[in-house]
Parts: sequence; C-alpha cells; structure tokens
Amino acid sequence: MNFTTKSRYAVNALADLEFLSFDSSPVALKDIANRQGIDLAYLEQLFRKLRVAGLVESIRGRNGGYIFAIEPKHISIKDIMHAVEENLDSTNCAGTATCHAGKRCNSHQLWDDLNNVVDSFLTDISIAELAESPKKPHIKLMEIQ
Amino acid sequence: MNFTTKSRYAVNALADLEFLSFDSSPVALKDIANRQGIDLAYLEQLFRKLRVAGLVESIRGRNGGYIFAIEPKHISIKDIMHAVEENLDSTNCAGTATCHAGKRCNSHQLWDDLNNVVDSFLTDISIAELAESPKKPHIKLMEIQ
DNA sequence: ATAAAACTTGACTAATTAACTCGGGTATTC
DNA sequence: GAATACCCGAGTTAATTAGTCAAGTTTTAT
Repeated sequence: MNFTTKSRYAVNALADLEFLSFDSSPVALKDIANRQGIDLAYLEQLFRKLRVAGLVESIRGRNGGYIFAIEPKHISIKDIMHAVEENLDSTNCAGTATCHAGKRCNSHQLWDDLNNVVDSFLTDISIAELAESPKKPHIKLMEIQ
Repeated sequence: MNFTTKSRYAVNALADLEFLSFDSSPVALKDIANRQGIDLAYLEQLFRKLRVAGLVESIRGRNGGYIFAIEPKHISIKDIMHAVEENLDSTNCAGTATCHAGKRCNSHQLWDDLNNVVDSFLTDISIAELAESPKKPHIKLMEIQ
C-alpha cells in the first residue's frame, strides 16, 4: 500500500467538511483550506477527484460549496483514498502476477495479502466515525493463533 | 506505510539467498542478480544495507558472497523492509503528532493504527517461511466482531 | 606472485512522481 | 453587474527513486 499526502489531506478535509456542515448548506473550500492550512487551488484539485468519485457534490455560485453526496457514515477511508490516489497497490505488477520476468515473483502472494489486510482495515472506518471520535483507536483486528 | 521497489527486490533477493544456500558456503550476488534480473551494482547497494542492518554477512574475495547473519526463520519481512527503506511511516509527522500546525491532526490516530496493522502483519512472516511456501496465503488476522 | 573473483564505497546522473501553481473559465446570487 | 465560488487544463518546481560509475580492498586458485 503506497500512498501520498493526498490521502491525508483528503481525509482531514472531509472530516472538516463533516464538522462544518450544519443543516444542509454547502461548505466553501476556502473555509476548509483556512482551517487546514492548505492552498485553496490544491484543495480544489482534490475535491474535483472526490466529486468525480461521487463522494461529494458541488454547488456553484455565490454561497456555493460542497456537500456530501453520500451519507458520511457510508463513506470509508478507503473510498476516499481510492478517489484521490493514483496507485494504492503493493504488488509490482498491478495484481497481474507478472512480476518476475512475466511470471509470479516469490513475494507476489505476500504483497497481495498485504493489500487485503490494509484494504479491510480502511474499509471498516467511515469518515463519520473519524470525524466524531478522531482519537479513538480504530483497530478491530486480532490474530487468530 | 509507504514503500518502494527496494522492499520487493530485497525480499525476493533474500528468498533467493535462502534458496541458493546449500551447506554454509556463501552465495555470490552475481547469481542472485542473474536469477532476479536485477543490475548487480544496484543489488550490491541493497545488500550493503542488509549487512549494515545485521541481517546478512559478507565474505570477501574469490569464492566469497553473502550468508545469513541470523537464521532465516528469525528474519521477518518487516526487518528486511526496515533495512532497505528510508521511510515506512504512514503518518505525516513521523509519529510525533505535530501534523496539524504543530498539533495532532484528525487522522493521526488512523495512520498510527494503520502502521500497527501493517507492522504486525509483516512481523509475523519470516523470510524462511516465504522462501519455503511463497504461494501460501499469509493472512493470519480476523475481525473481532 | 599474480590474476581473477567478489565485496566496498561514495558520488553522480537520469527518470519518475508528487506537490504545487497559474490563468483562465462558468454558474449563481445579492 | 459585481462578487463569490466552483471548474478545468496545463505547466512548473521540488523531491524522491532508481540506476550507474569509477574507483577501491580482500581473498583464493593457480
């Protein structure tokens, strides 16, 4: 699992969107940018991706801004990361198992399993949950043996 | 958890080292480089790091090469990645919780937990295990609830 | 002895990616 | 009609990763 600051910015920004949402009026990116100390133009890029992914909706014009397109409790951290990142894969072959001269490399299964471990962790946490209790540990897994 | 091709090269190379080790005579990097299709000079760089980390030992001179400094069953995938990578941390603040203008950002706990999930997965798998049965699924975790 | 094999080291270059910036545009509302 | 806020493509800069190079030094076989 290979990710960049985009994920962190996007997650924090959406937690902020949840925090700043009263009634159902849109939140302007300027407000989030100020609170997060991110450049507005850069944040716009991220929200463009979030909108294309169907996570948020935009309302243009004066008093416009963004609202959630889906209930925040149904948006997982993984959804967000998937929307803004280019490559979240741990294998070297995009899962095709052609990593070693066209064949499956010795560690292919390992990275594939790692993908699944991370994936299931990130799928289990919603942005609503995170916004509500950011400090609560999110680990819900234990070892079998 | 943010890692590069170095991890994959190093893990595959060490699995190969295990595979090519008979008795206790050293394995030359040239052999591993050939089998893996990696440039020798680049592989040397990786093994330098593995040696500094105490995972392998070098034997110089003709008929020289590398041997394990620790039993392969006691070398975890995490040990290997830790040896060759610069930064394996998912937080944006190296764990210091200064991610949001000097304070803990909303998602800090999340990334910290992710670190732990990945860490525990990678710590539980030894290079011996991987070399022996590379195709066996390595997941040993299940959800609590 | 000496040549060959193999590790050692630091530095350097090329390629790729991430992060950020810019200059326009369009829709909406006051 | 002016202000506000989203929209979009493209460009630039900075950082990181990947790979290369030119020297070594150590050991062994002959």
